Amino acid sequence: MNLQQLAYIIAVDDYRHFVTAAEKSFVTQATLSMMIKKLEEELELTLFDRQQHPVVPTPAGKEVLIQARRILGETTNLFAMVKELKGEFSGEVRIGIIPTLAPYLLPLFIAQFSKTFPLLKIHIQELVTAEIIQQLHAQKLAIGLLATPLPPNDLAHERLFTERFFVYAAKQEKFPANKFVAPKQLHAHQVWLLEEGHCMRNQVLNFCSLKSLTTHASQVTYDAGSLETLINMVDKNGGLTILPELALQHLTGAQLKNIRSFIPPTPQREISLVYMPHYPRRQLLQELKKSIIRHLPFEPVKGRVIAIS
Amino acid sequence: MNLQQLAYIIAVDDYRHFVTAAEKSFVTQATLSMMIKKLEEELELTLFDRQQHPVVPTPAGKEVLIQARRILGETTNLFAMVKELKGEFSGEVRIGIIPTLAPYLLPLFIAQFSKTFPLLKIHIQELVTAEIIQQLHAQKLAIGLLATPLPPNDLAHERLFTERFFVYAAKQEKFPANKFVAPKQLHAHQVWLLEEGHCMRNQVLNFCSLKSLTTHASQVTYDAGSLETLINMVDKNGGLTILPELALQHLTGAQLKNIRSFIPPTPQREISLVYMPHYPRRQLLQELKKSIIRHLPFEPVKGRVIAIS
DNA sequence: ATATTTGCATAGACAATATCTATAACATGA
DNA sequence: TCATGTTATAGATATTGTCTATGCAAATAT
Repeated sequence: MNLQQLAYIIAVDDYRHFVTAAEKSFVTQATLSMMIKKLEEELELTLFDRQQHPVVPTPAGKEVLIQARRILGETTNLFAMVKELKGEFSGEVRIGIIPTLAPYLLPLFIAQFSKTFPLLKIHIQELVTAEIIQQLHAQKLAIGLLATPLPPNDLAHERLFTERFFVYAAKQEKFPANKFVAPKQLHAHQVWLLEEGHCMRNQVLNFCSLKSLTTHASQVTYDAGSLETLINMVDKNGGLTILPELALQHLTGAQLKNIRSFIPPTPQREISLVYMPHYPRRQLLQELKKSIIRHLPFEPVKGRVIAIS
Repeated sequence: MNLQQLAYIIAVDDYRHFVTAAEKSFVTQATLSMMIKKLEEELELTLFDRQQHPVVPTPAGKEVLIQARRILGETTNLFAMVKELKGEFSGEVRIGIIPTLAPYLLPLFIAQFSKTFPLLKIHIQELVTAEIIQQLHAQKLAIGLLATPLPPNDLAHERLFTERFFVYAAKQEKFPANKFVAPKQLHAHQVWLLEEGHCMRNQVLNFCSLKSLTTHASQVTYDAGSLETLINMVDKNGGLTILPELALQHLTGAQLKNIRSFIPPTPQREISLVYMPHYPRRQLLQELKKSIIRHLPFEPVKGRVIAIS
């Protein structure tokens, strides 16, 4: 068995067609057929049912393919790691980031970062925390950017920064501009929230002790998909919402007048970079970390973080 | 790069000597040297410092070796998996088992199990829960046998059985033979416990609400390394201890008279088989599971399990 | 200081194997 | 039955892995 043979069966699995798979592997169909046959002989196992059209992996073949992809994935990691050890950042990296962070954090560093590493193909995906964790385990993502602490798990993480939360309240809610807001004050107002699944929703519910919104001032509950939607809701319909520090950059001058600080201890969230413990591209992780921290509009203070529900 | 080259550098890393490594790889020193040189050229990276004696991996080489071992480990898994898909169980499997389970569970099935799979080299290690989890992650163990539920983690697990806990009390502690014991009664007695690190210690402390033993009847605290020691302590010095169901098999007729049941709901522990989610030798896991359950001296009732501290 | 030993590298021959071209075999549908 | 699409096979060729023999450098012994 060799790595090339594994690559061939994966190509056949991908294209379900020997001729196409051979083309994509830059060899003739004869070569690909022979090599696969050879592998099948070595394993004493038929990997593909060639009677069917398009060809399909046998049940045993499916299992072998899963493991084959795993092995080749690790070799890809090896090559990427080696290049990084020599200061050359190339290949592909898949990053997951939570939606309450993505629109504010990514623009800060991503252009510069990708310019610094022109050979690196960066694939970014906006996902909620649970999805990021799942994809990291499935090796479909290499890196996650999300709020910590997470419930105990076996992922490795590096703290990047903590950002404070702020109140964004419509004028009619009458929060004096020079006064700090206490989380408990919010009970009396319409608080617009993100939909379920966003970790920030739970964080806000938690530190505001807002268990059930409808029992309070809210006549309407609307679960928004993004913070931008929340801001618009406040602007057009009154009430208030909570924004993380990084979101403030994008507010207009008029909108900034709606921002109020919490009274200390200021609620805040910790943002970390997470990855599978064995992920070998350590240099890349460090470069990403450095780049993010360098481009923050505030100090990446490692403050105390409030508990998460 | 190919798998053979990875095997060669691992051999050199293991023996720190090209000639020995070549012998162990069943090739000449020339072949091994050339192949390693070739790999180094492909990676454009020196993997070993040949000036030093014995040879040592370069810092970059160390990283490569870690990943190389990972890749070859996954190929070993592939071959093992393939054999199992064909009903042939061979190769090696490393199993970790907690000390409060090992002496009672292993004898029940291990002889029969290894006879059923004569080509399988079974390596069993007695470790506490935390060590098993760590070794599973490091891929140094493939399978763990321990008490669940575990704190949330990313390991896969299959429940095997639940076993009840019993009180083993010296005659002078005066527990009537026909009466059930309430966990709270134990406060008034000397309870002998396992040393820290054993999950059963915490389970017992938990369901007996024994926070601090010394504040109660205990003049002596002695943290034992095994249940056998605890039994001996009770026999020689009085007091009592807690035993899991499987431990009862090894008691003498006289000792069995010291056993008392708890009043329902009977404290019990759940025993599971845990492994890394991607572990490909699923057949082996199933065979092990079947074998263990088949040889239990009681029904593997999937009862409710009490909370663990 | 010189010889000897130890340890890895290199050259050239040879063997194994991966790949190619050409063609056969097989199934499917017209 | 023939044409077409798809995979398998045969034989030639290129590539790669391995061997034997030897070189070279450093450490050790005489």
